[in-house]
Amino acid sequence: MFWADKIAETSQQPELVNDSKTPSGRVHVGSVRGVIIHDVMYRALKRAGKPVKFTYGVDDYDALDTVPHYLDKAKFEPYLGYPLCNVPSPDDSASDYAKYFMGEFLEVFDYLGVKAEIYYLRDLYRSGKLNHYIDLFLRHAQDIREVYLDVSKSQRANNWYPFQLICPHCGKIATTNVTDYNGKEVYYTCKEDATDWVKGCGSQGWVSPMDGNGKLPWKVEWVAKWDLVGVTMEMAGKDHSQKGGSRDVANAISRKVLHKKPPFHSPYEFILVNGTKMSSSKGVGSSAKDMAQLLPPELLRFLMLRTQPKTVINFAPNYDTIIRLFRDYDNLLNEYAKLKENNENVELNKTLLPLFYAQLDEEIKPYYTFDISTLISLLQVPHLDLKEEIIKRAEKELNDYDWEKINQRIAVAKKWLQDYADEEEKLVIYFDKIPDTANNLTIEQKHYLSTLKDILTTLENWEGEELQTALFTATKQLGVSPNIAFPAVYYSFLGKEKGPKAGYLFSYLDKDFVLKRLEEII
RNA sequence: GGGUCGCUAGCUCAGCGGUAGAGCACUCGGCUUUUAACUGAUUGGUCCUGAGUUCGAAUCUCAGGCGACCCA
Repeated sequence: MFWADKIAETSQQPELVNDSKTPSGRVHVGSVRGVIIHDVMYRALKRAGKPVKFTYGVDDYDALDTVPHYLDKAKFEPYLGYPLCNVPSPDDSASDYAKYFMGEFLEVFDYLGVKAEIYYLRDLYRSGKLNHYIDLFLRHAQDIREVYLDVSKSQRANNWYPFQLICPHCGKIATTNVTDYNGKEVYYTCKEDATDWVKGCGSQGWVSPMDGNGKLPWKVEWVAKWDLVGVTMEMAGKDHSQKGGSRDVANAISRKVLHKKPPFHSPYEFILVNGTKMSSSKGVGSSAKDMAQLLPPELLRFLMLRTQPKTVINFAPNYDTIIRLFRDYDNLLNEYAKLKENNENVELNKTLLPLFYAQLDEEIKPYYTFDISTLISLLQVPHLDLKEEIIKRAEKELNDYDWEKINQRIAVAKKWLQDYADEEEKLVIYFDKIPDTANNLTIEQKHYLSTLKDILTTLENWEGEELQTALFTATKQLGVSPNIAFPAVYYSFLGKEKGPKAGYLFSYLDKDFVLKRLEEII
């Protein structure tokens, strides 16, 4: 059974699936994994006929703790330590920093067909909805200190209170310390040496913690959020799921202070690029937006789904990985199409379920899966009529939907070639110099090229079919195996062992150039 | 130093208590021009190691190894 359906099967109550994200900068594709995992749980529960809701919280009361390298350091450095929703937006497309980056991410939600109910922590705080919890947790500060000590072995001072006030003087939330609570107000100090990345202003005094004046530390906030929103299921990345980690702490607080069972939880793994974790703060790797611009939505969903949550996904947008992703998808889609021919209601088995959940809606609509690697090849052949070539290669009549999907793939192939392909992965015709690889040709191969040149010189029409015939005529004349002859051609013009149909390749090139190159090599 | 997860065919992964699987790659064959296309078939595994539980372990337990990541 598919993992999400297994979870859905055990559900005994109306469920509320929740996930959240701190919009501290450009969101990397790894975060999409969490989104899709929660979305699929939601859909699995719905499919199983169980009552379920899906919410997504934006933790925009968290502090800006670093300026991402792609932003103007001078402009944003003064805002270090501010709640993200109080930091200005990088441009005027959004009202603030948090909305700007979350907006980018929400576009990806939309693109991927994720329909979660979005809420912002700033609204929960400012509207007073969390006041009750703020009071409760401040009054139970001792319990929370104990949990920190028991669960995560971290010692808090006796006058430490679980609250981060927005400093009424300097506006920073990362620098304040709360050391007392009288039931209405907290006593805060905005400490100069609070962190090593930003300094507080030194002010202190009694201030109300309510109505958005500050926030709960996020492990505590998590608990408040669960209870307020009514969360029953929330997964977390492996980083938060360690023993003694933030999730453990939050679970313990929920039990100890609220006397409530924490939501269902299971950790999920990261997405690694070339073996390293992508970090949104460092800005390495590919952002969710970049990936959404490269891959069609169902393929991006499929990338997250064909691997189980607890297995690391190694994804780098290189040739092999992209090709494999499409190929795996195509195999499943074609398997489904075959089954559907015999039976309109295909039973979705475990292999087909990742395909099902990869769709944006509840229907799998088969189409002609034109091979992406062929498209990448064809796009690199100069002067080629792509459409005509596709029609020639497709073994069936292509309908509008097929073409829609093929065009989508052409866009992927173009984008990939332009933005991601290494030089080695591209077809490069060596116009100006002879490829180094041509130096290693054997006598037999040179002999072949020589014969080929003679034949080509006398050729009347410089045209694909005829050139292809000429290439083979030469092999036959000499009794050379095509396995030896063709690489000689490719090495001489492309610097590679393989290439597009040699006859057609020649037909796109100038006759004199081809003859001259052959002459040079012999 | 502590912890979490993973380790199954060359590669990417599925199987998670009952005789080892898929896709791709490889090899061979077909499409009588076989060259980034298509297609058929065959190969291919001490399931990281060791011990334990069990009638039976890739699957459960423990220890070790390696890798990724997290916390100090």
